[in-house]
Amino acid sequence: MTDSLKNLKLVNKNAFQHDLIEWFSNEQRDLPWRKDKNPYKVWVSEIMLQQTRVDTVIPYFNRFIEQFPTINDLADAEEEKILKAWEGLGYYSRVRNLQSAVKEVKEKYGGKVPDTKEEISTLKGVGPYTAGAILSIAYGVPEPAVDGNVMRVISRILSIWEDIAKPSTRKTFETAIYELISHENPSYFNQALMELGALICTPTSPSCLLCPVREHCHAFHEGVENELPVKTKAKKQRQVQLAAVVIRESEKTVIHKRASSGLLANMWEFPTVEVTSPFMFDKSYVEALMMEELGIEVKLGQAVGKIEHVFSHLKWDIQVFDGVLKAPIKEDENLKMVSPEEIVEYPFPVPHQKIMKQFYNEE
DNA sequence: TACTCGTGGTT
DNA sequence: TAACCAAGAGT
Repeated sequence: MTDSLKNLKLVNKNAFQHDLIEWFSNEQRDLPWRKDKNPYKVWVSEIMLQQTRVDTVIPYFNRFIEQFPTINDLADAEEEKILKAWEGLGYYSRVRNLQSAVKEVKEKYGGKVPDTKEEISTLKGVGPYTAGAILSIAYGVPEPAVDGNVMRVISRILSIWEDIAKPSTRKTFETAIYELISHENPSYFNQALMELGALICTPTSPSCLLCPVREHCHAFHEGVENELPVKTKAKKQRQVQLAAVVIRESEKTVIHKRASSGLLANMWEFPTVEVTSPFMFDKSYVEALMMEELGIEVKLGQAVGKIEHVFSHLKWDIQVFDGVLKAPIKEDENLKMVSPEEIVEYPFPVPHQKIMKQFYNEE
C-alpha cells in the first residue's frame, strides 16, 4: 500500500497547490454555502452533500437555513419538522444525527462547533470526511477531506490503482493529502479537489484538456486516465414485495409512522405490509397481515396500481389497494386518521409521496 | 469488512 | 433499461 504512493514525492507540491488553488479562485461555482464560513452552515451543507448532488442540495439548503438559522434553532426543533425539511433528500438518519450532534454542541461546547479533529469527530454523523471538510473550510485547519471526488482525482494524479470501493483505501488518500495540502489555504485546496472532480476530472470522459493540473497528472501522461480510479462493482438490489392500502373514511385516510430505527426510520407511510411468496397479493392474506402487524381492520377493495422504487440496496415493488375500515382504528403516536390538509405536515418517503399523488390527493 | 441507509440524474 | 453515480457514516 505504501508502494501505491510511489509517485507522491515526484509531484512539484508548490506548483500543484498554486495551479489548483488559482483555478478554483477563478472558476468556482457560486453556491449558497460558500457565502460565508459560518461553521454551522458549512456543517449543514456537508451533511446534505453526502452522496447527494449539488443541484439537488441547493434548494434544500436554502430552505433549511431559513427555517433553522442557528444551532439553537435546530437543537430546539421538533423531529417531525426536521424530517419534513429533509423530505425527499434521502438518508434520513443524517438529519436526525445532525440534530443530535447540534444538541451536543449546544450543551457541551457552549454552542461553538469544535475546531479540533478529536472533538468534532465524536459528533454523530461526523465521519472522517465531514470532520476534515468542516475543519478546513470553516477553521482553516490543514486536514484532509477525502470524498469520492478526491479519491478519483488523486488516483489519477498519482496513478493509484487501489480499489476505491474498499473502506481501507481511504487512508492511502489521506496520507497523500496530508503531504500535498496547502497550509496557507487548506479550505481552497480541499474544495478545489472536489470542484475539479465535479467539473473536470469526471468519472467518465474527464476533460483533461481543460484541466489546470494536467501537467502534474501521472495518469494523463501515461494515457490511463480512463482506467482510473479502480472501483469494484456494487451488487444488485434485493427485491421486496409490499402491499399498501389507501383507506378512505369520510375525506380522511389512515397513516402509519415507521419504526425508530432501520429503513426510513420515523417517516410516515400508508399502511404497508411485506408479502412473501405464494399468497403474494391475495386480499384476505394482506388483510390479515394488516391486522396482525398494524392493528388495522381493513376491507381491501380494488388493486388500484403499482409503485416501483429503487433504493441503493433494495427494490420495492408496491401493490396499492383501495380500502375501507371494518372497525375504527385506535389512534396513537404511530397511527392516525388525517385529512388532505393535515397529511402534508407529515414527512413521507418518496415512494409513499407517489402513492399520495396518484391514489389519494390527485383527481 | 460488508452491509445498511434514499434519491434523482446520466450514460 | 439497467447500471452507475453523487461533497459518507453507522454498525
